[in-house]
Amino acid sequence: MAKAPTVYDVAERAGVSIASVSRVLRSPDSVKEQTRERVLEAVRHLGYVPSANARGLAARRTNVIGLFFPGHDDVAGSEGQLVAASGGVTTVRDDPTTEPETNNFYFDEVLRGAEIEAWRRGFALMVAAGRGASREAIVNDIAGRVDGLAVLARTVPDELLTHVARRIPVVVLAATRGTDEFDHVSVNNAPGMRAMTEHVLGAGARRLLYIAGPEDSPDDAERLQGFRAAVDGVAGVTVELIRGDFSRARGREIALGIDPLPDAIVCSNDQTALGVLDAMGRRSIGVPDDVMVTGFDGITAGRHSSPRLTTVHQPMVELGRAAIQALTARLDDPSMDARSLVLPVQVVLRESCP
Amino acid sequence: MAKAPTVYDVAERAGVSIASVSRVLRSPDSVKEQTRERVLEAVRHLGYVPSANARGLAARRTNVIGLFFPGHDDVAGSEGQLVAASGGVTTVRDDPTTEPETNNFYFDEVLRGAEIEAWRRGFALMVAAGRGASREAIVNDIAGRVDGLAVLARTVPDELLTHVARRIPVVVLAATRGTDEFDHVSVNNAPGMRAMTEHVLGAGARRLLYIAGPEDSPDDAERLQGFRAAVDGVAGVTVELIRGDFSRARGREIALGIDPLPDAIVCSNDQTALGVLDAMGRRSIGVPDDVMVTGFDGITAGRHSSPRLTTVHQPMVELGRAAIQALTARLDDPSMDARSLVLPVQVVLRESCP
DNA sequence: CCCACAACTGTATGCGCTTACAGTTTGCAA
DNA sequence: TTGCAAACTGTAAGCGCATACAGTTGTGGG
Repeated sequence: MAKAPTVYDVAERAGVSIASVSRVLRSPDSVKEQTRERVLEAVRHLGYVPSANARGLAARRTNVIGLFFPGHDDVAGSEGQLVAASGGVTTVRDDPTTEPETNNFYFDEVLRGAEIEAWRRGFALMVAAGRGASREAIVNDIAGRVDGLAVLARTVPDELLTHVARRIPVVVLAATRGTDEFDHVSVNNAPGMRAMTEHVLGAGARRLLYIAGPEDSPDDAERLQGFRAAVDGVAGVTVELIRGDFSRARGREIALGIDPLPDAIVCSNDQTALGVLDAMGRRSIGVPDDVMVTGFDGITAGRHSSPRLTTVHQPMVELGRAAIQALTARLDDPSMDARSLVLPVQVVLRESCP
Repeated sequence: MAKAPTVYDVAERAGVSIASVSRVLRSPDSVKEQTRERVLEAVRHLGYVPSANARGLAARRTNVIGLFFPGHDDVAGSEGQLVAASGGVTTVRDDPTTEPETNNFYFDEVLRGAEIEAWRRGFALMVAAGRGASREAIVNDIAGRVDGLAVLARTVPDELLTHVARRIPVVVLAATRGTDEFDHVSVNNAPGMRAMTEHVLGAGARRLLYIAGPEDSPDDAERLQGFRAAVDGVAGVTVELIRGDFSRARGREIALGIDPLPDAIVCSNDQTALGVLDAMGRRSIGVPDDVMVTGFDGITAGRHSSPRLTTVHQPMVELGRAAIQALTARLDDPSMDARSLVLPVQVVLRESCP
């Protein structure tokens, strides 16, 4: 890495001007074959890789899209420096009760979708996760690096977004549009939960427990609304609501303490529902015979639990893709009206509430 | 987004030179308080976000690190354009046998680790996944955008890496060092599998089935080597080897056809082992009583299977972090000798092979 | 009140590329 | 041959910022 070669080096070796080098790389057909060959030879010989910075500066676009989501704030143990010492094998017996939980499946999938769509459209993808206080700096930083930014709802104050949006288009994920000026992409939370709940009622459940997520989640709020719409006014239905935090551990904890048992436990996400299943297993309570359980999200783990989890599947990969599409659409036509795209969901019936 | 403001705009509004604007942003202390305030006011007022391209060009570094890994090549259904129509809820009954599998947990974790460490060290993270043929173009593209590149083993031809490495440092993940000049970060595959296998033997198993991964996986090769080291020369042990592909589906398929049953099935990754557990469940064969099952990776799903999966846990998040650390170390001192870091693994005993 | 020096600010240059425009070559009809 | 359009190539001007260096202002000592 003595000194990265530049267009000038390539041009010199190929005996052409830097404009020709640039042309060979950008629009090969506009250059005579013979010249092109000489340039490409020089590129290979010198190990030339064009600087995206210079390119971006000259072309006034980076061809990068940013994705910002709430982060694993500061992960335990992430402080340390890794020792350089190599190898080692230890053995532990894993007690089911010790459980460092990571439940970012949701973001992983969104990210996957975004990654796919971004590259398909010729954009690179930059990811950033929100660390509490430094969030503002990070968002600003990333905003300077990209042509467009997709942000997960509620992770960034509107004021910051507005600031950033003066420079690049911003699309907000997983929140329906309020009064802001951004494009939005979300899923059909309320109708999905409503349909799920109606299925539960249809299966004969009358005494329902609803385990909600954190109060500041707009997704959760919409799901709760859908749940209420389903139960409201239905004769003979009683409802209890407990607030969880979307985690498996909390779901389990709540379910371990439930007494008497309701007919059905409707959870506002899958992780919570899986925790409930764990608890029922431990309490030797039959699902769905003694109590039905449902989730929301459609994470892979729900297909492999026992019993398998009935849930509302939301298209997470599609969500990521849609975000990129919304962004590129706006880049193509900045004057477009702000749009709000709501993706369909699917009630998936499995054994936990057949 | 009429026209993004630049340093010049900010300087003009604040009544200072562009150098002062730059200073306020880069080293605030070198500017008189009063001036600083004026500049910051202008920044806020104009919605100024500095261009990372210009900054990178001038400073000769991007402060971005790239992560390249094998991709979900072309995902089914990813061709379509999303309809702009909103909403919708459908219901399906999910048959356990239909199963679109996504098993990138591994990469998700590595990515998480890399993301954390990169931002901690003041770098942004750019991710790219390998699409078959366009791989070369993608790697070249991303190489022009970053200060350093982490690449998952075997996903990129050495020749390409060498080309790229002339411009920026490259670290290869999950493969021990061969004769190349790159830094490497990997995990202790062979000793880990050896220890796992010895545990299996210690539990009394004598007829073993080993389900390997794809032939081109260096990780898999090392694990197999560890397995062989453990069984070699142990009296009375018989071994059969079947090659899988690291997928859950393939693991299940293989396990459904096994007859007669061995004492233990040692799998070279968790997904495969989970597939084996699925199959045993369906065949009503008791695990670990009738057959023991072990995996390798330590993915979350293994903690929630039934029975819970005994496995060798590899520190995937740490792997990602270590990659970034290796990269930044080399950026700090490019003349350093190529290093190879091997991370420790942990045999985790759970019910599938206690 | 002057001067040396510190603290601060401005000027000017270049980072590596794209691209409008001007200049040169080529092919071919006249 | 000559002339001219088409095809190609070169020249030069930025893109928005960082920073070396020069210039300006402010401070305290003499």
